[in-house]
Amino acid sequence: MSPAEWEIMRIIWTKKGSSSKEVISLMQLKRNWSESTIKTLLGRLVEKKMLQTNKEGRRFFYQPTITESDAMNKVVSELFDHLCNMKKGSVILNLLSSLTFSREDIKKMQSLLSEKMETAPASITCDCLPHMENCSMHEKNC
Amino acid sequence: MSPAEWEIMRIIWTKKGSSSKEVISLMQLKRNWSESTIKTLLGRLVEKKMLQTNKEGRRFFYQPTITESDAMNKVVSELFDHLCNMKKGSVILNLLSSLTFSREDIKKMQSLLSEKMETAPASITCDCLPHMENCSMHEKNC
DNA sequence: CCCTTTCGTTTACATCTGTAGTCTATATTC
DNA sequence: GAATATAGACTACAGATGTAAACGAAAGGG
Repeated sequence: MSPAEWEIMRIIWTKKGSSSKEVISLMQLKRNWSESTIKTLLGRLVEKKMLQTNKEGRRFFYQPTITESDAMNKVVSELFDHLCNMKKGSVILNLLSSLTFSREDIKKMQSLLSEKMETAPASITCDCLPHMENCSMHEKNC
Repeated sequence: MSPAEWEIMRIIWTKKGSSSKEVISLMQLKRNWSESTIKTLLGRLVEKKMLQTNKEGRRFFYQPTITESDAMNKVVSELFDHLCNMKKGSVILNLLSSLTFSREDIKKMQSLLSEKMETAPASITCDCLPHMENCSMHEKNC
């Protein structure tokens, strides 16, 4: 899903399904996109099976085929999969410090962290280079 | 930076600069890319000013113009900027539970969280729809 | 000093993405 | 029923990306 498509999905997720008309008017409050553009994006999302349609007369009612949470977890995990292992901790630190969370979410994070602490290693190794059997380097870079 | 380019950068970051030869051989241990492909990617990274070159004779020694940590923080923050506010907490929960962190990182997260807890709100509102003044909906979806 | 290897540059091309105009068939209105 | 408004489909096109071959100039070998 491309960034523009993601914007469209957010509307449909939040409204739990919508007609193209609705998506168009909501989207146009936010972005200067033409009707056409939004229709194209809706069409592509259907092709990609991110949306399914229910025909009502000649119009479509668009519904997501995946929940917003699942989609968010997916993109975020995929991004993290390609980042240096050793530095993921500090990246999350950075995120934590720049965002605002509800007390409930913080509590959950805290208990998860105490749990993780019990089995946490002293350090994490970098996985940026392909692993080589006869590696002459040590520590971080192998 | 595209995903393929990111792969190249990881190598150069980790080795703190390299010749194209080195990038090519390391990369080929991991991906089935032709020499040409890797050269193209290096060229594009230079165009995009992600890499700078030092000429040594007629070859180049490629060096990053941004640190890996800075780049990671940037992409991750940009991704989060376009995700539903209300659900960022659970996304991070999901990340925390699927990754392994060093005890040191966990400690830092814990102290950051206790600090944040003091001013944390009871709930976070969704920002998926453009904000409308005369909003007839309430709670999560407005 | 020629030959070959090597490295960077140029060119190539399909697919995806952002952006949008046009067309067609169907609804809706008078 | 004819005129008009619509919704979705089709077409378009430039720029980014993945992928790679071909080319040219310089370096190293003999």
